[in-house]
Amino acid sequence: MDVARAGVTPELLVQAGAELADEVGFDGVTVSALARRFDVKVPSLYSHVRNSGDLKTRITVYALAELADRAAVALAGRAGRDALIALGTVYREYAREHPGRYAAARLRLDPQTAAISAGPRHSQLIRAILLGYRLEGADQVHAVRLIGSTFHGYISLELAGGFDHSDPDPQESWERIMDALDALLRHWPAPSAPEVAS
Amino acid sequence: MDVARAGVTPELLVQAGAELADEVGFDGVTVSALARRFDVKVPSLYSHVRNSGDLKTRITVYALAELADRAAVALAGRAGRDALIALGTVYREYAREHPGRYAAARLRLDPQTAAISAGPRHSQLIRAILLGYRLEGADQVHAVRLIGSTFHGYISLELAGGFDHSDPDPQESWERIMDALDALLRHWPAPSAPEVAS
DNA sequence: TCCGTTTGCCTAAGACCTTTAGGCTGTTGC
DNA sequence: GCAACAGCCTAAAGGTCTTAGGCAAACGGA
Repeated sequence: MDVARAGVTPELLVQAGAELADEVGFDGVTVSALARRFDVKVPSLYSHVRNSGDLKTRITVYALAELADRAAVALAGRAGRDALIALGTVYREYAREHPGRYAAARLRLDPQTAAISAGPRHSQLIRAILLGYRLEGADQVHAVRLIGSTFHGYISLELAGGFDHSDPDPQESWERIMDALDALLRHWPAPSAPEVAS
Repeated sequence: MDVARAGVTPELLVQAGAELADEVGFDGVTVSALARRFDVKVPSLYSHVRNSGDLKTRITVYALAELADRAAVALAGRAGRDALIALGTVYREYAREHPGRYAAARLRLDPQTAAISAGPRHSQLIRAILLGYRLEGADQVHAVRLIGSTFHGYISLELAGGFDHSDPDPQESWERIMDALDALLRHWPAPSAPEVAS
């Protein structure tokens, strides 16, 4: 019989898995669905990928890197408010364009994989923005976490339809929230109740 | 044979499903696992629940209501900064105490169910807080969305282990972020570039 | 009290998905 | 040329979801 090899590689699998995730959701990324897409029997994929979790992890790593790449490009040559808005917009548009990959990027990684992944690059980029606001030292980490939380929270709620049933356009809120974050970073408040000197 | 009836009801199922979610994650809440827990064959549960999605939806509704109840109690008698911190803390502690239910609360509901659920009560509570900051009208919705995003984003990242590999205690960042939000709400900025009058 | 109806649980069975074991066949390298 | 390997296959077992159809206990009216 004409047994032409399908030519599956882990890279192709991850690529196709990312596309599949955007179409049917990250939960819909299944070894079986991917085998169908490559017109190959299911067990064949186990030569390229350890198991289903391994596949998903790879997609997560892929999405994190792709997103970090886009963010780095968007930040080049920008500072302060421009940089803040550029970064947020990259995240938000990536999530709209690639909802499955964005969901994949939220998968919890084991510590080793997380350390090797593009995860650290993301916080690095946020730190770079904060330099433009003269935020350094201890305050910096808190601000990084605030920005990350607000970006992720807004995008996550918007994607989950959380704003579908209230009036104003999400775009308008997004812009106002960027304004608010910018104002906050320009006047970052000191701790309200300084720790007591013992 | 001693066919003692197990006495399953939808309410008991949802209750047990919520506990199961906290133990094994919301994704681990499965009709099969629940049947095991009630010592009943799997198909028996289909008399009480339409299908797996129905079960999960009910758990989501349950968690949303439970969380809204706690929030309402915490907000009683508080205003301004106190109220803001109280609400955030309720969310954060609920997520730590009941990670599965918190995850359930993020499930996307169909519009009808969402409207009937406690979802609107949550935004109502945030709006109540904003009254203490004199935030009304158009600004209010944006502030509601900011608070919701930041709370959810921070809790979600913390729960996902996003802060495990950077130094300062998440509690400290949380307090500083509450400070920052409070400061922001006290001095809510006007739009940066007002819309052009055409 | 008796009997029909409803209710709660059961077995059987089909459709998917995951994963392991083991086999066959081109391709590659010595 | 031939051995080893790579890439794909079939077979098979185990888990989950869901529907169909059956049986017996509980309930409710005459």
